Amino acid sequence: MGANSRLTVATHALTWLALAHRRGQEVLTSDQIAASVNTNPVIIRRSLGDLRRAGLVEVRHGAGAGWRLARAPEEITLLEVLDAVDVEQPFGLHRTEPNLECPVGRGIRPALSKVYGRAEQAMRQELADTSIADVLRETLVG
Amino acid sequence: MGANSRLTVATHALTWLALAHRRGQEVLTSDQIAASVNTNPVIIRRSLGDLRRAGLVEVRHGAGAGWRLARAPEEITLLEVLDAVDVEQPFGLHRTEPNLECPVGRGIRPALSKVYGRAEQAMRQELADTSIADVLRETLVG
DNA sequence: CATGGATGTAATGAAAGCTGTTACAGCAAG
DNA sequence: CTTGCTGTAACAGCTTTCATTACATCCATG
Repeated sequence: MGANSRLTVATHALTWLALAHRRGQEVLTSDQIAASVNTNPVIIRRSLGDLRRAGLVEVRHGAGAGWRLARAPEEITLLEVLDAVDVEQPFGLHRTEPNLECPVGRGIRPALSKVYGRAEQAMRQELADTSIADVLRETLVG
Repeated sequence: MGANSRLTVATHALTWLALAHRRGQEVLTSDQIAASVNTNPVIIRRSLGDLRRAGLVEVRHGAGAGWRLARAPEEITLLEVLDAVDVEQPFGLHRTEPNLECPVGRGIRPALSKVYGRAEQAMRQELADTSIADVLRETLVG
């Protein structure tokens, strides 16, 4: 199926909310966001639901409903977004337990977990250093 | 489906080859490696085929056939293994093209590509700093 | 207080990828 | 030539992602 696009969809939504707010738009509906991302509004509502549970956006119900950022875009990092939308780790361990009678089969899973953990931590640090405001600036420049 | 286990399977095979060689085993067959990984020999042959095309292992055909490392385990990094087995990038961009009439839709893909590129590069650097010899040492300690 | 427009969420289906398995052709040492 | 292993294709089962439909719920507004 390929890598999933959840981080992309969520970041796109947040970036669009940040720009709309700057332009004086109080809130955006899932329909309006879906029109920019070019997907179904339900996909957007699911993504924003994750972000709401993580405290990154707020929702208003009833007439005049819609979404807005819960914080300034400078204070939302892509790492928070990643954790909110629950993207799987890039490297999977063995699908079935390796042969524990082999010294390699016995010890390799903890060994690989350490390496994978370091690699993922390095990746997370880069995302922690990037905010929605950074993405918006780069988006408008390009 | 979850993250795939190709890097794990390939690294396991290489680590087992490194240990076997240290013990005086000239080569290992895909059956022997499959017994340690606990999977089907075809999976191992597919993985080792990728590693062979990348120049990390050598294969011997005919009677007494089998596989061995093409280099010292200290000189095979997990980054080379990753590139050999073609693991997908962790973050996918939009599945369908975003709305180009929206300023965010127009500029966000290059912006995200930059961020994702930095994150992946940080991850790759960690893998580049880890060799099969490192994995073997850590495997036997644990 | 009724209403209309939006959210929240379940259910379903299509498409794609990973792993495992079987089958069989090709190769080379003895 | 025989034997044992590699190299690959083909296929099935499982899982995940995304899209879509449907519908209950919520609440500012008139």
